[in-house]
Amino acid sequence: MTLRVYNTLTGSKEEFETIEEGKVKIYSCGPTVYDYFHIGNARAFVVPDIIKRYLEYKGYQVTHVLNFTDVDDKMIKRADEEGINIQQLADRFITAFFEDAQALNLKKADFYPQATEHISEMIELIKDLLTKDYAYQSEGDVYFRIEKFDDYGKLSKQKVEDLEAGARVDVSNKKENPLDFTLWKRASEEPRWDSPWGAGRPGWHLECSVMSRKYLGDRFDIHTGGVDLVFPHHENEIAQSEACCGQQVVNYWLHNGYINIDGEKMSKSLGNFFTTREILSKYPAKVVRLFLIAKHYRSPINFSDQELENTATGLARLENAIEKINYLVEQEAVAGQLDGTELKELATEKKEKFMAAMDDDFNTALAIGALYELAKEVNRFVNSEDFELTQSVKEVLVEIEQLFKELGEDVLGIELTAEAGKDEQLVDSLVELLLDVREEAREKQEYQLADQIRDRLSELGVEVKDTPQGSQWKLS
RNA sequence: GGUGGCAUAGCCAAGUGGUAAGGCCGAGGACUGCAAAUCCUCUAUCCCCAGUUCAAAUCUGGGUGCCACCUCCA
Repeated sequence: MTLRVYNTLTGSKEEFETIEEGKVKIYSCGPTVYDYFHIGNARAFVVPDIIKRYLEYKGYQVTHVLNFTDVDDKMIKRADEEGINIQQLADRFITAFFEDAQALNLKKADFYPQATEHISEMIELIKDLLTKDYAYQSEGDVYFRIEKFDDYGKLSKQKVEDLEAGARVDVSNKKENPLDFTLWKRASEEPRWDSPWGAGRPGWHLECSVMSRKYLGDRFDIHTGGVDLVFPHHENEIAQSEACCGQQVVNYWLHNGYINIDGEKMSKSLGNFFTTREILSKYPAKVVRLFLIAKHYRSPINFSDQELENTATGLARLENAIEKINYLVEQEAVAGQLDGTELKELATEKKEKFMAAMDDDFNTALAIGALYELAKEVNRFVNSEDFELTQSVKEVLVEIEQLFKELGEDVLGIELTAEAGKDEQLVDSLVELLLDVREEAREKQEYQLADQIRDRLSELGVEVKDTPQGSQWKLS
């Protein structure tokens, strides 16, 4: 199966081909580190994480860059309010970013460049653009001359004339064209850096052009970000990079949809947002993650507690099936005739469905459906009348356990298997002991005692389930 | 005004030509000493109108409604 991805640049799904065989280079627009990131931002980090995981699963060697914007108006304003400098502000929220990212089970990127560490490279790029006449100076500022760049608007599918018509009135007459955007902005106060055009700050769009080139090269495969970045951010990034390099820089532009609240975009400016850490304090991280990938990445997701609750219930169903497998796999096989071939074929079928779904523009919603179907087949099989844990069946269950691990945990990043810690060994033994006693009571039909044991274990957070294969338990 | 997108059961959500995956909730049943878990069954003429086709949720045209971008925003 070949992977197909929807490319914003062409407006269609295309077969995915790498620039360099077996390698994929990805650049993701990261956060402006002036605050904790909200659940909508989280989606923009989880989406490339899934893409990266799936590509790695398919055998590609992935290089991933995620940047931190640490200088812009929001940073300066916030730092002023806090009475600290932007460096301190950035440090604080970059630390917070990594805490939340780890909770969300985001794999580490290979590089986390910061804008302020690349000022000199940005200045070099501006010089180059000036030399090539794609930029001009105006009263200490430097602007990009969009009219000079013929392809301007190709990403957002907008005509320059239409954009001009819709452009907000620009009071300053510094620009030749209201759509020209800032490459260098004169600044009399800190933060500011020296440049051939006087002290100032870089324009926002510049950092991504500079840092993607520095860490990924003149051309790379995938660029991700939220749809709101299509225009102007990515449009301008293309203009800068391509004006400078004279060739197409990014092959595939992938944009994720928003998280909405009551049908409206979640955003800091509207004030209708929840920070990721707020959400993580209320729901297990894997539930949050599953919620974020339960819908196709380009569609909007409406955020609600109800949906998070539903997701949690659904996840428990998947986990129950896997716990059952984990339990069975640890039991001794019995002699018998039951053959696992049929179950194995079903598992293979579901895996193929999963892969086909992911190959179709990372259709996680459909892929998750395949996982649920597999769980159902397993439940059906192990709960059937003639079920017996023969060696053949056990082998297939081990394979299915592995499959859930690969697809659910490695690709989707959702922890599905209960992992026993070292200090839980004693707990294990003690609970097993009590369950042995309870089993004896049950055999003697002393149900009152049996129930008492179960109830009191329940009070202690140990849930007991009686199944035809024996009593199972887990910590609730 | 320009541009892009969306409209599928009570809710969430897949599905680009051959009479609708999956999840949540609900009803009934099976299993069970009781629970829990699980399984089975039931619940959709796919926003409206017209057209193309042997055949349309899926293509075309026209409506209606909603969202987003054009200003910082994932």
